Amino acid sequence: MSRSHPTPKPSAKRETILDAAQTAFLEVGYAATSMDGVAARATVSKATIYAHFESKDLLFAAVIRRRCDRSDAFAPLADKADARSTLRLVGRRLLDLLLQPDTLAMYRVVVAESARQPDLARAFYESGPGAGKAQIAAVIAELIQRGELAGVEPWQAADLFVGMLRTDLFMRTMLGLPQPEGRTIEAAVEAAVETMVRAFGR
Amino acid sequence: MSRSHPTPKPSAKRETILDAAQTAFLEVGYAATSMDGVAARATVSKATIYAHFESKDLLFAAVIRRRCDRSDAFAPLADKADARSTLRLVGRRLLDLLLQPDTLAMYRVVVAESARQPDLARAFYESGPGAGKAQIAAVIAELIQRGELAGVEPWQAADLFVGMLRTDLFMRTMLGLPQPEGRTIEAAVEAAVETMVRAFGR
DNA sequence: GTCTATATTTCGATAGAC
DNA sequence: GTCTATCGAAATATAGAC
Repeated sequence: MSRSHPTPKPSAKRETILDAAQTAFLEVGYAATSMDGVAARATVSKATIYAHFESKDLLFAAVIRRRCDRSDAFAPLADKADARSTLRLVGRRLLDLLLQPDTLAMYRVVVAESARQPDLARAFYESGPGAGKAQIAAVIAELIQRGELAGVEPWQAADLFVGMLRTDLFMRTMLGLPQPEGRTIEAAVEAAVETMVRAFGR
Repeated sequence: MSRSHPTPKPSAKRETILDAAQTAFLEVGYAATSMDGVAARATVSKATIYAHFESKDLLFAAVIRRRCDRSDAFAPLADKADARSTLRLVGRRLLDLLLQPDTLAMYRVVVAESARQPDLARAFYESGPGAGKAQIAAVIAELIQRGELAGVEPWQAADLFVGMLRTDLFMRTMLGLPQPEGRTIEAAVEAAVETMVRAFGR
């Protein structure tokens, strides 16, 4: 994503620390992660961590920023398919990504710290939900241009489509609740796609 | 909602403590809230808090549970309206509720602690998103019965509708990001309703 | 840069008087 | 039940040797 933050030279040890910190932060959250714990995980002394990162806050920020910068774009679409199969593919990819344990952990921890670190919340939004929405809007814009969809503005349609994907299944999974039988990813994608096609298909 | 937990007798002091704790937990989160801080806010000594609540964890749980139990149901609908205006009303109510500062704070703090306190996550889901979805499903079921909507199962439709309401606007507000111009609550509700009617209207 | 050892603070929880 | 005073643990951050 954006290269707006000065990237410190990546040394081997620095990356080791960041890896250990990421594991800890995503697993147990910001507050429950101790610098001692990170040091132990990285097999490094605590003083070494402070040689690389000014404070726990900034270590946390570095972890989140690194992950945001890395977040891969969707692979380009094998184009020229109809609306239904295109949306099915895109929706499936997005929901798969959203439900990955790491993605959920990231969501939880950023949400938790968003009030304390507003800059991080913005970076997360832009590289995560924001970027995803932009890409889906682009796909939908093309579908509209090809006459496969009509009657909506691309960004609006993307918003609605993403919303229909991030439903109960997402909420329950994020909260760590058991999944009701039969509410599979496939079914959720299918319902969202079908609704889009019924509402805006030609 | 469910009366499954034994409710301790509400004394005046107990409520004072719970109020102070709620303010603190919702404002700065679980970890950043200190028992000293709660005591000061409640103008009570820390020992008094521990006379009423065994630990910080249980105090937190009591705060969340009390709020869950209180969460009001939607008022019954002034019935016999068509699908569009019914959904508009329900959608507006839900989105207003979702975007209230207290609701968002509750969401943030429960999400943050869900891994550490799974029981709370379940209680929150059931009295919040779960209950809301059930009520909206009931409304939709009636619309289907009256022939205003067709082609979906009520629970599925409720899931899709709620999803379309909880979109970018919700995400950005929850993360504390500034709102882009013109993306109002009304516009969000309108888009979701219009999509429902186009997809499933008679 | 990296380590060991430690300073300092903060916080959850309790003892004991009333 | 409520208070004052305090304990003990844990955690952030640093000093100083190598």
